[in-house]
Amino acid sequence: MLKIASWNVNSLKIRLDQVLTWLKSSDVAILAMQETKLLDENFPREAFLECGYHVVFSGQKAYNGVAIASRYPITEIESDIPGLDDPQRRILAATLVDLRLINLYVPNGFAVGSEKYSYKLMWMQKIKDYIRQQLQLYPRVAVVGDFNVAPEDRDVHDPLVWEGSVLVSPPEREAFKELISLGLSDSFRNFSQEEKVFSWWDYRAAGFRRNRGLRIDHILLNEQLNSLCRQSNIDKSPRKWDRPSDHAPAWVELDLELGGA
DNA sequence: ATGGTGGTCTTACCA
Repeated sequence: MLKIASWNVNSLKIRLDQVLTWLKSSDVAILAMQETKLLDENFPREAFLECGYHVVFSGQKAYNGVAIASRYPITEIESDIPGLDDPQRRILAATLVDLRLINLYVPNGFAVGSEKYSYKLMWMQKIKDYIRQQLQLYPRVAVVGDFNVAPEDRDVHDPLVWEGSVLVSPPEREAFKELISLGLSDSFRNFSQEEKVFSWWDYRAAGFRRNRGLRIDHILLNEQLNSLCRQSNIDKSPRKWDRPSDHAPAWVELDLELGGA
């Protein structure tokens, strides 16, 4: 079994110990991280290596930043895509043996109608072209990350409160659906799930304690990987720790051995 | 109770 996870860590500098602790306890072979908020020269490469993980990263000062930790060798690393000349470090694609992993930190969008919202929608269109191309190039593709979109009302603690807001607005949901339409599945929905399972809770107003969350972190699998997916869920336990990220890790278990027969 | 918190080399911005 191969376990893959995605976690918006909201500063790897602050969260490094939590990430390593979680990796040791979770048996995750491949972890995609978002919001590392680190320059590449400051990335804690040695700490991951000491835990048995290769690591690649694309970071910037203060904001954004993505990384992949993997027990398998990492090749074919891409952090920029055609048609998107963007200084914001939000994309990191890599090959783990014979699995193509695309790690995304989709823009938040701030508020419907804002400049950042337009940027988000434009960004999602560009990534769609890239994913279409990657699905043609690679037989096994996983697209994971913080999508900053709750796909359906059941992914929202109170759909009425959130109606029309950024993260749930119809154009964002449509853009998400278009990614799915390329030939991906939202692995979480492969399985019957408990109600009100979320991946992000606002730090403010005791959002986590009251389970006022959204499911905005996703693991999308192409057909071949989806047919091998045996479990998909969100581990909310790290959200209970002291000084947590505002996101919890999403994970999948695949009936697959990389490089195996 | 009509706002809250948390991260980043700030005096504001981002989420």
